[in-house]
Amino acid sequence: MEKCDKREIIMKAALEMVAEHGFHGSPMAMIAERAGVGAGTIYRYFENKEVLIQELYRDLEDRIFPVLLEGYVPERPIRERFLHLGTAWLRYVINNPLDFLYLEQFHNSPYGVEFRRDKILGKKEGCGPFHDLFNDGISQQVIKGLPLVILFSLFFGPLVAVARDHILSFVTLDDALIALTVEACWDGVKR
Amino acid sequence: MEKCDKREIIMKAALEMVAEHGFHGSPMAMIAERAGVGAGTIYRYFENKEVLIQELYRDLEDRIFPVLLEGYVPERPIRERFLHLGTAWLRYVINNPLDFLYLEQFHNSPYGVEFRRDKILGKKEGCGPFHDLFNDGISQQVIKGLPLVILFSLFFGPLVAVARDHILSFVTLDDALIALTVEACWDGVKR
DNA sequence: GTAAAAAGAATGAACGTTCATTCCGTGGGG
DNA sequence: CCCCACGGAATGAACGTTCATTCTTTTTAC
Repeated sequence: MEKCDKREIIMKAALEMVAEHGFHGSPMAMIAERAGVGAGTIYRYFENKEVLIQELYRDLEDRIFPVLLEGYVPERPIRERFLHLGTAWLRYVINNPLDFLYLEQFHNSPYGVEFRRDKILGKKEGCGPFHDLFNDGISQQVIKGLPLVILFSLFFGPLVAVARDHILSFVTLDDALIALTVEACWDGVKR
Repeated sequence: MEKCDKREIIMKAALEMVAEHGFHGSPMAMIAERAGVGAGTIYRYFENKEVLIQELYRDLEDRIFPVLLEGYVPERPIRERFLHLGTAWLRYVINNPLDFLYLEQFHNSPYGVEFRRDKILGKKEGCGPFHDLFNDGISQQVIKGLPLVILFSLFFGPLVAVARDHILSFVTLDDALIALTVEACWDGVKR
């Protein structure tokens, strides 16, 4: 039978549960119930809960990166590339709120911190386009000469925050507001 | 015997545990052990774990606000006030990393979300000075004419992010870097 | 082609562990 | 002698995980 089918159903159920209730509010029994499978079935596809959580994250990254790079032209000016990536990211998470909420849960967990530590210190190069973009900007002197990590925070800190506010209905972001917000982020990093 | 003394010891232990291991990594038994009291003793001072968590948060807010307002002059120019509050906030959380980590845990929990919803929609006016500052800035046309919530995110989103990076040792913020970062945040909100 | 047999998938009750909370015996101050 | 703050064992609920069993599909034998 379709092994992949059931595996994906479980992943979708887990994503929804975790996004809405957090890791600790998502018992395996409930994930199984939502997926319409037996509790034990999950363990045919995932070694344990931690593996399920990590695979879900990897899956999410693989889905998001291509979307961000759609229409991205590395030859264009720095500013334009920033606006493109910022806008694309904001659009994606607004249209896929469960993905965003899951990413937030992951990043604010011990797994997420360790993951980032590996990326930053181990030079895992996971965020390829961003890394290049910031470095280009620094060497061309069009963005501030600050450590990469800080530039990252200056640009994505606000984006994450407004995305959360939108998804929690504290504000409603339309196309105009998205554009203004991303431009404001650019103002923060540009020299 | 000193009731208040023991109460504070318990709160300190809980703060440390939660900051380091999160709510779900901080069983009451361990908090008790760290505080050097019996598990049951905690319940003489706090009705249950949730109450302990919430009181800890309130306590933290009461400690932070006065520090931010130290030397704050509402009559000074908008820009100067922004830099003052941003710098004071960043300094505080860097010098009190456990407080920061606790706040993060709280904000990323269901309690925290509900709390913010009350504040924003119910006009609880919790963040007095910030509220006034942003409104002054808008009416004086020195900051961007965006919704308050977005301005908040533009200014504090990066600050939270760099504070986390500093505390996790992904970057080391000295006085110079703090000043540059806060100014960059200002660049994001200023018109 | 069909029936029997083997293999593979799926199940959910049961297990051991961990947690928040309660309960009760103890000991020191009034 | 009494009171009550205290400690920590006891309690029961909830969790992740396991496993004996059932159901489904595939293979084999004739």
